[in-house]
Amino acid sequence: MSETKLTKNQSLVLAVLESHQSPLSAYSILDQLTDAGLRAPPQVYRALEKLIDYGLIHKLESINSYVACQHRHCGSHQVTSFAICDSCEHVSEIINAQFDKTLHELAENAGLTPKHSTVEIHGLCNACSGLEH
Amino acid sequence: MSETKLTKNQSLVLAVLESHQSPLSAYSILDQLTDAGLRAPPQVYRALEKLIDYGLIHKLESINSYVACQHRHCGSHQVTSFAICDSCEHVSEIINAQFDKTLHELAENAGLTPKHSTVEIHGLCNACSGLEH
DNA sequence: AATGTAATGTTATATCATAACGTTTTCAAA
DNA sequence: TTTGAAAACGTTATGATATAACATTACATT
Repeated sequence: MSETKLTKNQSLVLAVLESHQSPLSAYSILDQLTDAGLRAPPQVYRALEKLIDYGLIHKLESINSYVACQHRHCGSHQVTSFAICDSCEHVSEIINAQFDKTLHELAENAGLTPKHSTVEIHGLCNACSGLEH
Repeated sequence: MSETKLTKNQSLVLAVLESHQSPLSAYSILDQLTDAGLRAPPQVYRALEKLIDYGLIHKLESINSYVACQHRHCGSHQVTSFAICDSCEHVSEIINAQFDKTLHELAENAGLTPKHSTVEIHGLCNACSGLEH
């Protein structure tokens, strides 16, 4: 899987996300692509959907924003977890096989066969913690 | 904390959530309270915000919906995790101290001091898994 | 060239959420 | 018991996020 060639809009959207450290909203991506000819939300949302399918980007559900995947070939079905700084918006993507296993067990214990998990930890990163006193 | 007496709108909103098994959107709650005299979204959103502060309800970020807390006095600052069936919308609330610890460690390892975490596991519950094949 | 499929462009609208402002209620301190 | 500050409320408007629906274009395969 996943030697898929990206379409023009998909490439444009991915390039915008890859050029930012922080998560972006769909409309903010759209704003940055008006010069490239994009005019309407569906053009961005369609690209985002495919890129998520391909595992190239992730949606942060708790802040309705999107980030480029920080790993090569993050499989689309893997559990991905995020550490999000509420001050500077820095996002770290966490991959941890043991944690995946734990999550899976938790689901099974709750009577659920897991398909996809959202794990988003909010707080303050070390840099921002240091700035407050 | 938390022997707070609820206001009229807070009580109305909580009653609607408690009378449902499944998560509800804010607008769906509003629809069910028109007879009680509620007219506008802020009336519901303001109540939801307070109820979340009090730990009486939770927001499911991945589906923009709200559920009554399944535990007595879920502290507002605790980690709460959810197992959500994508077929029947059944939601189980998971509380597990060891898992909280694991999440906390994960955050620390990522250089983040955690304040609040969103954990929402999607999949199929046992009942719905049995129906398909 | 004809055809079928995926991608695109476009308009409109659905859905989720909050700003802003004026009024009413609550309730403890004077 | 008054009264004044804070909280809750009602209301209008609007902002922010996301998708339905349909016409058009691009392009690989025949």
